[in-house]
Amino acid sequence: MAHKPRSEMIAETRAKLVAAAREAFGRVGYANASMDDFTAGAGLTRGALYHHFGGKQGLLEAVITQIDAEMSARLNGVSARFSDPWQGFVEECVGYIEMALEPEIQRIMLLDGPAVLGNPFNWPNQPGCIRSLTNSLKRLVADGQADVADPEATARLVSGASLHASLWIANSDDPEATSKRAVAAFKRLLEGLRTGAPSSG
Amino acid sequence: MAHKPRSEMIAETRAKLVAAAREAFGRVGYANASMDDFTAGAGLTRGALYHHFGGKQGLLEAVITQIDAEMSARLNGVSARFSDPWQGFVEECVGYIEMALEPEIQRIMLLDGPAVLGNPFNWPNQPGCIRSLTNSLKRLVADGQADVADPEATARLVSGASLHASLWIANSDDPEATSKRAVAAFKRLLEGLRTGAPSSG
DNA sequence: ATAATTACATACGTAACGTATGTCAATTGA
DNA sequence: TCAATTGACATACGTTACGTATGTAATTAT
Repeated sequence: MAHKPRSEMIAETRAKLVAAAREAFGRVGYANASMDDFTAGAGLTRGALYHHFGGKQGLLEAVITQIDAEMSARLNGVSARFSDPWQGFVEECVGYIEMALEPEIQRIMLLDGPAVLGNPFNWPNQPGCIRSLTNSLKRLVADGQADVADPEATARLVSGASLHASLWIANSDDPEATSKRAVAAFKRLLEGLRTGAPSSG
Repeated sequence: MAHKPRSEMIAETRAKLVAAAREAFGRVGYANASMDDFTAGAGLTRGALYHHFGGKQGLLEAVITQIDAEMSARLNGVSARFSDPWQGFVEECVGYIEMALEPEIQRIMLLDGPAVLGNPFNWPNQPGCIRSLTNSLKRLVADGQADVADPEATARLVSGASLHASLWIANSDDPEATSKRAVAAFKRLLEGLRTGAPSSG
């Protein structure tokens, strides 16, 4: 049987480590994930980990980069499904909330990531999600549909509200009901950014 | 010299531990704070810590309870200084942002706290800040100044936006400038919740 | 006065991290 | 083609720091 090329083997090793770490971080949290354990689970040792990622933090960065890229892709997919730009924007935000309800994303991207790596906005690709929101907002402003002076700043606020909404929902006694409340309040909040804001109704 | 009463000594021990832990957690972060180190700094050992707080997490909870109470008090003070209810609400939110700029609050309440203890909304008194915002919103709704169907949900979103604004500001290259942008965008966001929302201007 | 509980300190075992080093394959250069 | 070097890991080691178990002196209860 022919051996695989060297570069491919290395890529596999890296991918295996990232996958194993992602699973462990998501399941038990960064602090409780033993490097010896999950590297062994991937058929490797800590030696490989230190070689490729420099340490536990480096692996976390790699995991976060991977997840963030997936989130960006999903968000772009959501907003693209709506012909009405405003509705696309709103659903993109709601999609943000829904994604953050997944335990893995919550644990890694919202809790451990910021605590270990510091501010999420400095992360490699977290800007991905922010940029997606920012671009959507810019388009709305250009179309005259949103009255926002600083789309990027607004996008960051909106993102913060979304993330915390997710934490609230996920930790509530009745996630279903809480989710409805959060999304409703969130839509109302966004409605206030609209040009002709028909706030009273 | 007369000895202090027993209960007072115990209270002092607890207070010393909380103070030492608060300083250490705020300075180097929860994970990097050695219990041996900061208990020794308080003239005690880990024995006292385990006796009073059950462990490292218990101490963190105590620290967070203390900080949260302080934050609540400060927030109440801010909103009370304004005669116009709407302005009071806005400034309360801005005060929230400004408090979260302090490194200790950011590190303990925004980063380590959620990562170690889980969702902040389950914390002992974090509801303090949320409740403060919720009450302000309810009053505005009652006065007909805000058009918000679910004050609590809205308060949580607003709080999330505030907290993330703080993280953004604190980690930006130019905190001064970023702060102005964030606060401006934040005020615009709140403006959208007003009854007669004069969004275009 | 003695028993029991409280408020700590001390001692111990262990898990986990980072580093330093070792090894073997693959690549490069002559 | 063969030696030298680099790269990709594994192994071994020392240290830190945590939790627990135990010890002890002072207080409280009986």
